[in-house]
Amino acid sequence: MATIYDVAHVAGVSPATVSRVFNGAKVSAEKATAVREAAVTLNFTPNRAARSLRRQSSEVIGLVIPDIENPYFTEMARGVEDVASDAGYSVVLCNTDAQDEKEQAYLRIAIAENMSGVILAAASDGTNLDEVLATGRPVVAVDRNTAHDIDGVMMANRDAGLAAAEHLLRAHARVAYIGGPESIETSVDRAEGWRLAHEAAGREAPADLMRYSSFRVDGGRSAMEALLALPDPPDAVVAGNNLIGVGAIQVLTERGLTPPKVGVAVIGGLPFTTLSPSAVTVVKLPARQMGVTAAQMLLDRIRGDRQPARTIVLNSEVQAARA
Amino acid sequence: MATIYDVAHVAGVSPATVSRVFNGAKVSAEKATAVREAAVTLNFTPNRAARSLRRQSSEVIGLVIPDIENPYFTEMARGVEDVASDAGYSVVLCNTDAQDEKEQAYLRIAIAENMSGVILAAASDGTNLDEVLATGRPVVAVDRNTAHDIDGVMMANRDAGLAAAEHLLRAHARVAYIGGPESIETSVDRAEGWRLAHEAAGREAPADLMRYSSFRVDGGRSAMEALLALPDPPDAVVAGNNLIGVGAIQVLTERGLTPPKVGVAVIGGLPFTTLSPSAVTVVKLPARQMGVTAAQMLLDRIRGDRQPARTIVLNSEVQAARA
DNA sequence: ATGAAAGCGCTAACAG
DNA sequence: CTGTTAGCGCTTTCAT
Repeated sequence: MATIYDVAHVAGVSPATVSRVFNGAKVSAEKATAVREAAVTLNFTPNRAARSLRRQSSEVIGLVIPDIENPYFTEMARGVEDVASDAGYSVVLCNTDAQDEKEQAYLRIAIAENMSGVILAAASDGTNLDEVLATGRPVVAVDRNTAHDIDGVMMANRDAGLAAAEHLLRAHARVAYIGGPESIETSVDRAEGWRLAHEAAGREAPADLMRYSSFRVDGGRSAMEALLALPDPPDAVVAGNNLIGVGAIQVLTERGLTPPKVGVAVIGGLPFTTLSPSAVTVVKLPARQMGVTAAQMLLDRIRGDRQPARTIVLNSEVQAARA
Repeated sequence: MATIYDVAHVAGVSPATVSRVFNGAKVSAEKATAVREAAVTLNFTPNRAARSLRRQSSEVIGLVIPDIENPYFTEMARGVEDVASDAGYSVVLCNTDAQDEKEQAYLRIAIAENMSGVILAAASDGTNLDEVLATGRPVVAVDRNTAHDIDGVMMANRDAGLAAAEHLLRAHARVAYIGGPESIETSVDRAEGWRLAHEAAGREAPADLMRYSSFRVDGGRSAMEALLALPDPPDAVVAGNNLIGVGAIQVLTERGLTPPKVGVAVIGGLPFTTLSPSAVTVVKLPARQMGVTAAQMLLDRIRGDRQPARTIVLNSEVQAARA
């Protein structure tokens, strides 16, 4: 690749001037044109490694998520990317598989690559951000809180759990809840909503119908199977996220209990569903919006915003099954 | 962050020795330990920008795909990532939205960031790789061919189309085909399989039932709607990819024509399906395997493999609906 | 407004 | 085996 020196030579100016042209500093019109022409002929692109080394930062932001195969996170990623690329930043997507070590490794890479900042959906509540934060890089938490005092964009998880359960309680006697891992606050908050809905209805939340599993399809499947094997099985279920919903519905369908025969409410959009929209209650989470908001907050910080850390909470929207 | 000089100072050696320790060159045992200890105390991570600038390459590979929200590509991405991270490489995921300009921009970034190589699912048949290839970086094409003489991993698209149509032709009179954009070879090849299946069955492929749309859910929806509006509508349909399948099935379900009332065969796994597995024929494409293979080929090239370009074709596997 | 020169942190000759 | 040294390509004072 051509360097800034080649361009300078062809344009008959100094390397510094070339740099100025590419960074919007004051340069006389003629020289600027000469430089631009030379750049085009030589097919010049500034070397980012060199720029990043010199400036101690790069126009790259890291997006660290636990499951790249979950449409909830890819939708969020699109939101991040749209905002970031408008601002001239590229996004590096890192998949941690919900493993703390992988997450730690990517966080180190973010530092070593001089990334400008990180948007993080933490693998667990124990995520340690000390190293990144010590370098002064901003980090925005999305979807899941961390133990650090940083900006965040969260869903109204308790409300979502409450809304989901509330809808089912209108027509069902025994409403179960299947959540993700108990180690993730999101799971617990949504369960709390489910419990509160029972309370609000003057009923008691059936403790035997509450299960923590994983935020994946197989988690939903096994929990649903266990629930159906109960002596007194549920006649409705709140799925703690989109994939759990898919797993639960799969099991129900296989047993001829296709919703709405058994009531189902899913927290999070059902990805690529082929179900009739009237069969299942969906508590939609604005995933894309979460990404957009997080990216904006991060860019603000990168640009020097020093206000105290904020947490923004996004509300969900209920699309009820026709009872 | 600590630099190699800080570590050298603390360990009482030269910077070069520190570098050697971190790059596996021969260093005496004592000095090596001293360096490692110093590195730990100082919390040292090598600066990748500097390393990359010096070495003119980085342990990063670019993965450029047209639609990050399509599970087919995320599954492939997982395959790439697993292989790459085992080899100490990180993967930068770039989403082109099937737009040529975005693709071009990311390809330039790959050069500017000194990435070691690129795995590319091209946005269109017109993708221009001249610049990247001129820098000597290896590029492996996945899923979609390019006009360049490079390694590739493809699906057996014609066979997949043929298998899908063949299954439907056993029990159906009018079998439609909905593909992606005609500008993508994949679409055309799968359509050709659909045509050949008719031929093999001694029937004529119904030209009025063949549609090109987009590889997205809405593409499947609108094509399916158009097909159903025909005076003589199909009684079965081959969906050219997973998302088209979802869209088509959605439309059928909404009209009470839930499969297998109308026969459906989908090329590519149905993502997160809640349908009974017996209702739809699925021609499974080994997406993860494609990613694994592509990553291995790319790493071979990065390590200096100079053999002529190869194309590997992966076969699909049919999971028939119970007729 | 422009150029000369220093240096970001690392690696790879080259000596020793 | 180890240290010294010269850049990789860019940005940024500091002079002019």
